[in-house]
Amino acid sequence: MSQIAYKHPPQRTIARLSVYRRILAQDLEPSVDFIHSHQLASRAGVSAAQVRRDLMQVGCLGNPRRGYPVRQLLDCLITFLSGPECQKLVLVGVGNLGQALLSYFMGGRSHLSIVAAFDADAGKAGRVVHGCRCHPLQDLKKVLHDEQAFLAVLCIPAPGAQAAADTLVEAGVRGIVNFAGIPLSVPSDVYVENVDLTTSLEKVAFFAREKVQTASIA
Amino acid sequence: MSQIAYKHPPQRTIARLSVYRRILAQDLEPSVDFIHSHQLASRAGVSAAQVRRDLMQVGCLGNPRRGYPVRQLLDCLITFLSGPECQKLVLVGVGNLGQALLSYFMGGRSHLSIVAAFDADAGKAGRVVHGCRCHPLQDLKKVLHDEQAFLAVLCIPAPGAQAAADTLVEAGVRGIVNFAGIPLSVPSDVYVENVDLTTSLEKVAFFAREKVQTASIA
DNA sequence: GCCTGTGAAGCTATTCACAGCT
DNA sequence: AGCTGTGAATAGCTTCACAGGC
Repeated sequence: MSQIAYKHPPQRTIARLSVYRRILAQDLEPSVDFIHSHQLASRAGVSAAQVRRDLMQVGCLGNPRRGYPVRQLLDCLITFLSGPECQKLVLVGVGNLGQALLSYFMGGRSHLSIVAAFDADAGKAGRVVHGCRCHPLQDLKKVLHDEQAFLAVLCIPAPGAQAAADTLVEAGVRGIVNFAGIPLSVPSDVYVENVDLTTSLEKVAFFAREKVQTASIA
Repeated sequence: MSQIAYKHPPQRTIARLSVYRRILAQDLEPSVDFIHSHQLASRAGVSAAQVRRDLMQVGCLGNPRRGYPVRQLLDCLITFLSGPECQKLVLVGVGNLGQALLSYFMGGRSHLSIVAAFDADAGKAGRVVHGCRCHPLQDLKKVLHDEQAFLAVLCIPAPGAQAAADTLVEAGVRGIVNFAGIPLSVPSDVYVENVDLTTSLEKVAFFAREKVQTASIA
């Protein structure tokens, strides 16, 4: 037990902070120096109270008259979310989805950058996809070590996912975005974020139907 | 206010039910007739109590000695999640991500099926991508009506997303999976499921760093 | 007057724990 | 003995509401 109980930030808060950051960085005219919680809220699609509560976590204070200083808030968010240095990622599985993710993430983003891709198919090794070099899976440990990358995006089909995750963990990876659609078993000090595309579709199918029903009840 | 307060199922529960369904349908040897909550739990990466609580929602009862009847449970889940009939979807935005999603979803899935794709780029109209016909955006309303499709997957870049959503809503869509990375403004009777790839990456970047820190504190 | 920061209340979701069944 | 179904307790997250500042 530590002296001062460390209160880690809610998952949802981190997700929203990521949205706020993008709004501040991209959607805002450069002439805007200050922004109010309700302005940020309406752009992010959440409540003003939620924005203020979330920003408490990052410790950047607003001014009751003018709101939050945009430039300073953005710096706080970047440091808070990604740390002072650029975080390096690797992508495992250069199939249809993997290639789409490469095209999606290879542009810009100074604080998060995909530095290498891997595929079990030896035919893909050596190719450069959307500006990212593709390596054979066997080189994973070596490349991760050389690049000092500790985060991975896993987008290979379910059957091979656990084995790939094991290799990643063994190579020192601390966090995985898992697109495989099955849960991964990893040590408790490795963070896994599951993105399940099938589930997203099924949720929409369910709640869209449900809305129609509840609308007719109410 | 309705006579009996309708208690709608938790979002998280629906997401997990979708996972249970896939486990039952795909990962299970056909010889297995009954399954216990703790078995399903370990395959899905959740607790046994969670599984039992979730299954209360669908109303399929288990037997204390043998567990849940697999075949019957699967039928309950399918009916509960997607309804008795196949749900049709359309996909808007046949870019890198859109094509990857088409290849991901065009195989099988009897209860959810993508019946058409749309793109603003007229050059893509008429092409067949991963077995799915691509139409110009202007035909959206017509095709949706002809196909009787009420669900959409939106994967076009942020700038055009809201306009596309408006068109979808006008064409009678009841649910949208939104990959655009910005919140959509839609009527309250339309359900939107946001899938934010950038946020997923940033969450991993954050919590992976945090785990390292908390590990050294504890 | 309108804003921020935040305790307190309210709501949602998960885990505990145990009665009842086989 | 070991499982299910479920009330009760707990944990996690969001909204309310208001004191304090500009």
